[in-house]
Amino acid sequence: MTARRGGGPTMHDVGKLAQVSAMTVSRVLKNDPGVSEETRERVFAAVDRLGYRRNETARSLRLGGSGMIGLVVTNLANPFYSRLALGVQEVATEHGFRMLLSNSAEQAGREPGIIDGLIDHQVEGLIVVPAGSRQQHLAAAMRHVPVVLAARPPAGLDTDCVLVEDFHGAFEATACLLAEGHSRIAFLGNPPALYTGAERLRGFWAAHEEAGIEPDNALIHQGLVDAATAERAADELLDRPEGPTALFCTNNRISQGAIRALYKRGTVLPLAGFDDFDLSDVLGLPLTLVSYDADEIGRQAARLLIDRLHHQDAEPPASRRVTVPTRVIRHGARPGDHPSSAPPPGA
Amino acid sequence: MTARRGGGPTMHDVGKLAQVSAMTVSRVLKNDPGVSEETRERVFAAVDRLGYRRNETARSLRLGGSGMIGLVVTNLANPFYSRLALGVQEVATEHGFRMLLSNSAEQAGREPGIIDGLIDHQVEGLIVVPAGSRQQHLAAAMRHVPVVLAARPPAGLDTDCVLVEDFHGAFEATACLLAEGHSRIAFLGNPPALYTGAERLRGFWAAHEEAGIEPDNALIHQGLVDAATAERAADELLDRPEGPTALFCTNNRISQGAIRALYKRGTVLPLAGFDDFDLSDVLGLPLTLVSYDADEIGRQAARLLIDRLHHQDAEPPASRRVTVPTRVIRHGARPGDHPSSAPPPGA
DNA sequence: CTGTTAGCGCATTCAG
DNA sequence: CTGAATGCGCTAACAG
Repeated sequence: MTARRGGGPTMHDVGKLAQVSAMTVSRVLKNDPGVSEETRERVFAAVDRLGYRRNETARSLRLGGSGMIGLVVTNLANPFYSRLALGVQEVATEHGFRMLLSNSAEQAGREPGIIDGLIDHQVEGLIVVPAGSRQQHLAAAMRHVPVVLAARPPAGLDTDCVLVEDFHGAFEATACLLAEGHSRIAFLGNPPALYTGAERLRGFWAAHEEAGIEPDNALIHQGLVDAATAERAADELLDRPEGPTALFCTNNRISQGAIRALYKRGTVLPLAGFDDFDLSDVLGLPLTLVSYDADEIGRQAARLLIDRLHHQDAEPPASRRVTVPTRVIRHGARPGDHPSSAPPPGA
Repeated sequence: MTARRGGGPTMHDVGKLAQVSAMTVSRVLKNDPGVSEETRERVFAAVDRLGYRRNETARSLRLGGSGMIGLVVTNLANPFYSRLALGVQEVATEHGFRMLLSNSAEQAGREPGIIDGLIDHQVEGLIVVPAGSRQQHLAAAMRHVPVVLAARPPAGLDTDCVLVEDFHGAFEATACLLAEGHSRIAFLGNPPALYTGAERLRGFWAAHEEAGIEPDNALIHQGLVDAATAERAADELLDRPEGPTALFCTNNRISQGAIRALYKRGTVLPLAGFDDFDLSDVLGLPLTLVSYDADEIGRQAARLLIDRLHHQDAEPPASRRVTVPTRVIRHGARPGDHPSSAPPPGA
């Protein structure tokens, strides 16, 4: 019963049934005004009867544009990237584009192949969260279609990107802890080869300088890639005699690993970190989280890309850099042992 | 510098440069053995020099298969669905298919249009998590391509599906609470029009019958759609003088809403629910969670679909129903006020 | 081992 | 208002 490869009805079939040429069918489906109401109805009737659907593949070939944009993220299971994807899809849909999504699974080596595949499928543009720090394959991709980077800036590439206020967010959150009198704050960070890692460390450091406090290098632990490695790093730091009095984590997974380490040993320590996450408000921990709208990163990236797609004939404008703002969210510690009844303080 | 619509080099261009016909280029790129090593190298050189990429759109048109399958989920921001999507992509990639992903945003009304669009783009098959209970549009889609349902069963449709052990999981988790002596367990459920909602209530109810306990209808609250509505429902239940002594929640978002309600009033109540979630182990609440591998749902669905794609010529086999197993995870309450040092009990 | 012919389904261009 | 011819980029099928 199901149609087979190359088996569905074509415009010719519809035309035959409606007693017109394929050309007229094409016009009707395109809402071309130059068709009589009468034939128009006959065509629609035939379309319905056959369950005809226009072949967008053939249409793309003829028109020279697929109507698709590609999105490459590093980890769709991370809510950050799934929100970003939703933002991209929202704007893409508004502008009549479909989104072709691929996940690089944080393996930088897979990214070039993924991108080549998307280009082969005639995406008209790409939004990429680069998995690694080498970007020559992106330069190659730009020979075919416009590329917009998300969450990480171009390195040796001239193209648009959408970033979070990494430095500023890290600065602010760290400053909160420092203002409360903490001077031994541990830094749990992702690999510094990643832009976000480096930039957030810079903010952490700058906040210390501004407060006239020298960060202790022994408390800085970079290169963490997931909650498990973060948990081990936090374990190690917390076991020291001269341990930290507060923690700073550069992303949601690292925060979660650190929280698990704290929970295991029954320690309550103020924790600051990038990315808000589900249930952060009910952990009963003093949290200072740098929050931002991940959907908005996707929306902005899609807007930059589609804008370029609409002005492809013109001289390409200078590359743009858009920044999505952060704001600090604070959650209080659980008031008592079993909290009595008061909601946690803080905004 | 970037290539424009219909602007990239074609096989003819490559052929001209390599001094062969387009046909030979096609053969080289397809790894056809019948080409001399010499010309093969010339062709590859020309490909490199031009940055040539084969046009998969044209190829699809000619070959009659796009190499794409469509996935429609209801809410990509829910980790359940993003994991499912990763599972689909994993298997799809193994078999040389790409995944075209769309999000229906839980709006059943958008689903038909989304599916039509995917069919227009020549997906060879569809995996759908139906947003609503009406499925005629899926019957229409099946006229074009095979359709596999995920997480929800077909209603009046003859097709494959992959389900979770909804009944069994709900039964087991409820039985745990009952075995601990709870007889007033509140049920916080999604709309019963959804299969999962109905089935999980059935499991909840059956566990009560098995234990010889009559569930209190006043404690059953269905129709919850997100964490916020669940929180309000839990608020209402917990404020009653004759409130529940434990809660059962039918999915992760409802659990999170209920947990927030508990936290607000400083109440510690055993909570059972479907779906494990991040940090469930560090909340210090007695949790009984029905966990399962969401990726596996996606993998199985993709396998069923691709299996059908590979046997399209043959008589279509009877529709299959695959079930993904659940297991119950238990987390203990936080030992003391500030936990001293013992990790929480439970597996 | 390589080239020529023809056509996948559609839409632009030009005739009527 | 409608139709016929032509070609988008690619590849089976058939020459040579």
